[in-house]
Amino acid sequence: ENIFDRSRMAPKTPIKNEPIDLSKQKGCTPERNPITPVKIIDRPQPDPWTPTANLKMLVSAASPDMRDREKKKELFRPIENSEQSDTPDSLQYDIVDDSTVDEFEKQRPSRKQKSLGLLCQKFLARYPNYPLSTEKTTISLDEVASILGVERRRIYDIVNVLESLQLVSRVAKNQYCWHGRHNLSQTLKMLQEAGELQYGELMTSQHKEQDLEYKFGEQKKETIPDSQDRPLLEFSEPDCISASANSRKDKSLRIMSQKFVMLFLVSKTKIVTLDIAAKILIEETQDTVDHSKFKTKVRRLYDIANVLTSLGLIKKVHVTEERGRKPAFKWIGPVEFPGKTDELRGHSPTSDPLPGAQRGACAQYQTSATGKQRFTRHASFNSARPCEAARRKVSSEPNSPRQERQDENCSKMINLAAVCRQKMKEDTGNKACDTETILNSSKNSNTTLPFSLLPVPGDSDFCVNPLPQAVFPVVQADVPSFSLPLGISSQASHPSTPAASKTENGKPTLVPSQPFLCFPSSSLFMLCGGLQENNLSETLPSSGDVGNRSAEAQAAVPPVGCQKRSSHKCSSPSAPVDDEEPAAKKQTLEQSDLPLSLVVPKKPSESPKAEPSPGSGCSSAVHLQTNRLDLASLAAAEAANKESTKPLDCQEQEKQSQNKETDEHPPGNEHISKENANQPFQPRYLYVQPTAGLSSFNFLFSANQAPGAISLAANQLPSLSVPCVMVPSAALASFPLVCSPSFTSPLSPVPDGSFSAAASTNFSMSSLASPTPVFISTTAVVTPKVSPAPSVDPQQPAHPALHLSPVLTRSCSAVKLDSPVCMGHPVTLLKLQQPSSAPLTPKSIRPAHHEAFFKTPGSLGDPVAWKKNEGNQTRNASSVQRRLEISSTSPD
DNA sequence: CACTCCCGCCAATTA
DNA sequence: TAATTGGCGGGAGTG
Repeated sequence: ENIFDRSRMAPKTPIKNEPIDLSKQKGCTPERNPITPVKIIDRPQPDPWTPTANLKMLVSAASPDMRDREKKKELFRPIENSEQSDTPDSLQYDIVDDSTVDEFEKQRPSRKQKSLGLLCQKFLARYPNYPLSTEKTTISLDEVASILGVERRRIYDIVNVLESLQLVSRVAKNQYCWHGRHNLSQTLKMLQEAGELQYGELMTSQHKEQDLEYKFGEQKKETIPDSQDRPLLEFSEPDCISASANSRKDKSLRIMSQKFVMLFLVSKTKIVTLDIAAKILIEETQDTVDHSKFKTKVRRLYDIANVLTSLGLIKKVHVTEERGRKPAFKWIGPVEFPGKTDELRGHSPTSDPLPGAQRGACAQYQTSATGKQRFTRHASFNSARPCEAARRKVSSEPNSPRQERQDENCSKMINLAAVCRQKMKEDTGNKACDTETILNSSKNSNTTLPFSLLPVPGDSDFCVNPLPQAVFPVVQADVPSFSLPLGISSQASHPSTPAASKTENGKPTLVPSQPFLCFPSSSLFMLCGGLQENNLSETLPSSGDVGNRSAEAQAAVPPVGCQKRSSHKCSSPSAPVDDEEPAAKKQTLEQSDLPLSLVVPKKPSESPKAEPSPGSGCSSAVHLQTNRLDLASLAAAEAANKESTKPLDCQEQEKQSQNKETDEHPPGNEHISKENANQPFQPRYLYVQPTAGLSSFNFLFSANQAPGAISLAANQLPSLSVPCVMVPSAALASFPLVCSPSFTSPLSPVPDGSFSAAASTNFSMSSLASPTPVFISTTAVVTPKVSPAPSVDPQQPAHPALHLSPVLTRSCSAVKLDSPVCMGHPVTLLKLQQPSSAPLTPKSIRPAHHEAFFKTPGSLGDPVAWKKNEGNQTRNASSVQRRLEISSTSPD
């Protein structure tokens, strides 16, 4: 067959074929005759090995083979095969190798090898994430297709999605221009804004308003929505801007991709189930309509999801609902986007965001270059879409055009949004319910913010429950946010945070949402406490300084090690130090924290500082955090929402890192634990060790920081977000995470004077600030008692914060402090273990139950128990490092 | 059997 | 008209 194909292909694009072959071969040998046959022959030769080999060869002879081989080569080369390449002689070897490779993989060349996701990774590997602006790399579809050994059709699938995110733009006929991720954040920002307008706002508002219950009722509506969406999407700024605009129809893939992304950005939970997405995207059809249509949509979504997954923007998860588990995807990309805000926010925080963003985007785009082409393309096309016009106008006219567009879009979007929400709600609601049920609903119900605390106090166990919920809910999520209560409850449940809080005792800071930093490249992520959630805030007086703190934290976090790894990444961003803009907030964004979720952030605390760590290496990371922070701050109000989201985040995190340990290190551990109230500032970190899956990552969460430290009650704190940092383990080893608290201060001046001051102080004394090392550890280990379950319970300090990410909670089962992590100071670490990352949710959930969560000792109630734990732990470790192991977590 | 999603036909567009 | 794009859905692979 293969042969046949070739023949076929040849006619069409002989050139292509040859090139391909060449390229492939090329690797091996510079050149041979372009003729493929020879090559083929060569390859076959290797066959001798085994009968099967022969078969393989034959089969492979055809293009498919080539593909595989190349793929393999690429994949492996760097690692294993590097040597191969080059010489002609090598060819044979290569072949051989390939064959060997084949054995490995090839045997199952299965689809996985050919998957779009894999293909996309290869594709992406060819281009730098952050290409120099000066250079523009052009992508030749034919070339790429040949090199990757796939049909061009596949490349279109990838490119279309990338184009929707503006990672590439079409320049000409077979040519695309690679932009890399420089504009990704802006693009996402725009999408988010657009999404918010359309879906988001509605969603949020609705969500909030509606309770879970409502959800149910409303679910139906979903279907109703109108169809227009698509167009909407298109319009979505990005598209417009980008040029995606479509020409023909609507290029559904592009549009769908954008819409899909928007859903994530708008979703509090950051989790979107396939069916919901499909429904929303189907627009009109909605419900019933063709089942076939739905199926087709789903297929497309998988295509898109595969690409987005390769980009590291989403990951697959499963949401468990009443009916059963549903496939879903969680957004793991950046939530906030730094730059953008300025303009937007500046104008009017909420109202205008989009416009601003769009503008910005537009500007950028234009600048970026490609614009022309795009335009050309679009232009023809656009007619239909307002977008272009809007765009154009935008440049000239600030608002009106946009608005128009927006309006239109909005309406559409709204519909969609409504639908989505409904769906989501339903889902979430269900989920929530489910989860809750699972957990025990008992607590949930009311406790909204506070409750977080409530539960906590009670038992450590309860915490556990919550967690699970949280987790799930998260998944389900989105909805939750609306209903604060739910969210809260869920949040509360999240142990992780609580745990942190607990340890600290106080406080607080930890808990809240944290902003985190991501270091792209490497495995490191920093989380900064964001603090979004306000809920807690009540208790906490704090203000929000979170942002500052986060920033600081960010800086600090990435210590050297991090830097190293991330180094490349670092470069990109830049900057932002800035700010935290408090202003910005965007709702959704905060959620972005999700990723952090582990941490859970909820509250807004802010601590001024974050982390001590000196080196921060990556600016980029910083940026992220900052962004988040900003969000967080903004969010504060929204905390509730966030909460809901958080859970999700948690999940994600969990997934990502199954194991985690969190540490907190406050600068001075002690303080934290000890006094809770005190200053939240202290930076804390949670360190997550990499476990299985994540081996490479370490997470640090900063716990602290609540600026408000002063007043913050411990309890409140819990809610706070915790900043986290992920550091490569290696890095950790080398460093004491501990970070010093110190840094921060400079960075972020905290708004709040008081706490800032405090913070600063703390920094200086690292230890001071943090009271004691808090451990949040989960109970399990630590806890003396409660923990019966394997799962740990974290003790959560009572902090209501529970929200913490479910993940944590679950994972937390055993918490240990690791000394390594802590190194410097006594810090508390939480360790989460998770078995497998991926599957998290469902599975995790179970565990979660058992597991312990963190409790917040301090806040809640009883502290006694907590205290014990804490005391023990902390004391034990005295110095700090202790591990909490979650034995039980294992469920996973 | 359900979930994924690869594959490639073939229509819409473009050159 | 030929080539490029890309919608679409059959149906295979996987669990």
